[in-house]
Amino acid sequence: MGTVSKALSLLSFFSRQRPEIGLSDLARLSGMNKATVYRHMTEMAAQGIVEQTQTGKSYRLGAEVLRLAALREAAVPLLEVAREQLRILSEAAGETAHVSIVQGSRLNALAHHYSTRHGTRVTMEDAEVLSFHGTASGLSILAFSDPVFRDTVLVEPLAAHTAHTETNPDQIRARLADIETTGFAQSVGGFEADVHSIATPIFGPDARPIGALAIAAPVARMTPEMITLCQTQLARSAADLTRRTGGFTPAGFTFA
Amino acid sequence: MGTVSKALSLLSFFSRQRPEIGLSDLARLSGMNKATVYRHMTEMAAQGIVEQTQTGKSYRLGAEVLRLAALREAAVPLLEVAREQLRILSEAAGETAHVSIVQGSRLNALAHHYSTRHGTRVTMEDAEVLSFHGTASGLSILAFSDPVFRDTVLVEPLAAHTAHTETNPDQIRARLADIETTGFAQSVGGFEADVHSIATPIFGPDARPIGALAIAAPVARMTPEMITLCQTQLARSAADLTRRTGGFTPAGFTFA
DNA sequence: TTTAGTTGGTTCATTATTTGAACCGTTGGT
DNA sequence: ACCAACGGTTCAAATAATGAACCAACTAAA
Repeated sequence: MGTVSKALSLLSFFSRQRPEIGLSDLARLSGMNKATVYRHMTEMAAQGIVEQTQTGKSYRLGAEVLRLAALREAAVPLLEVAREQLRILSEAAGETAHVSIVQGSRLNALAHHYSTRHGTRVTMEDAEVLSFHGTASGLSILAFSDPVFRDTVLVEPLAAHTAHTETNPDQIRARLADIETTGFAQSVGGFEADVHSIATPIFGPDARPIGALAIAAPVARMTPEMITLCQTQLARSAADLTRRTGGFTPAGFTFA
Repeated sequence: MGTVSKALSLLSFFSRQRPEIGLSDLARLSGMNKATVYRHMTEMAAQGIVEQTQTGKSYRLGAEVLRLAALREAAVPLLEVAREQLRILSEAAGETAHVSIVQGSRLNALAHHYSTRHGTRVTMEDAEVLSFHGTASGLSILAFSDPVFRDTVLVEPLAAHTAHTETNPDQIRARLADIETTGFAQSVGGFEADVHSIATPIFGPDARPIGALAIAAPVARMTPEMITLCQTQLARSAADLTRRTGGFTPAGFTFA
């Protein structure tokens, strides 16, 4: 491991629980010599990656990381990463995969990817407005959203997109606890007839859901084995997408 | 300059205009040996700070910086608070509001918020490099910076972004005293033609300017009443932002 | 007030790592 | 087929990193 890696690895000791770390603590945590840690931190401070609090002398992340993050976002929009996962998902499942994000109090489909495995497939329109109560994506997001947001969304009357749409808020709330523990939501014909969808949320920097990844298949093709496959793939993709866009999973939850 | 600084300084060559850089380009830009650059980038890539595009082999900023930025925000919620103020500012003024921060000897735009009041508006790009002498934000910061910093920035030749850019250091210095007493800087077409900006600095823990809040409008819409409104709003927002991020105004100065 | 144990920061001889010219193997244009 | 440029690799020589010991300042307890 080179010097640069060692220095940068010091950054990994900063966390939400420990946003500021003193020199001696950092030396202990990393197992490095105090003098070494001091020089590494001094150099990184000179580049703005870290900075020292003026009161104590402990270190914390610097403002330069904000500039770098803005640049990263400009270079790699969330969509690019999402599309990569959608391709993987649709090819693994042989079905349609799509990603949606929460914008205000609406859920918007953002991108999708089809599989060529079957002659029939679930079709999608990008930028389509989805409902929270009728889609697997929406439910997966609601399950991890704070109660206030749930209340603003689950107000009657809820639109009945199909004959199978659940429109009773209490019934819906009852399902959310289970979704929150497994991480997966399902919708069988709740938004479009004959479509069975499985979804899992993507989390933002504040560990709250910013969107969802989903796989949608005709009801007949969504067998128990298929459901298991979809969940495995979705968990992997959502974990990767969450991580690569700077997000965190909520405390006590990890993608299966 | 230590190895870590050299490696990290490579990051400064990434910009909005140049989000991806190849190995040879990076070596030329930095003046370092190609092998050295290669090893530095490889090490930073191992830490996720940079990554290689799968198609080409050029480098770009990695997802790890998003995590670091999220952590920085958790420790010092500058962006979160700033965005809130930007929303308030742009809605109050009906124009574009933006925030920039000083990093080393550069001024970087960090975030912005548009108003929907008018069909035309001043557009912004986050992570764009601004000039100190040509923008209201830059001038407001220079006015409160120490003379040494001013001297490093106000070295000729100063770029003429537009026909109205003031490029004479002495003329610029003459304006700073006034800006320091009022707390507001203005730029009429100094950076972008037809854009009138008003800015006021944000102060850090050491009572020195760390950035600036600004409102930018088309020249025709920046009436005297509008200027007064902007100044009132900017003062309130800058005071709030300074206070909530642990900063202090310099002795003898308070936001109007 | 003394003591003992912290803290962040510094020194310098020893040591290990970084460095760069030259070298691959590929690629893309002519 | 040629040439130039690319990303990546090598190895002796040069340079920078390292860590034990050492400050000075601070805190808490005796």
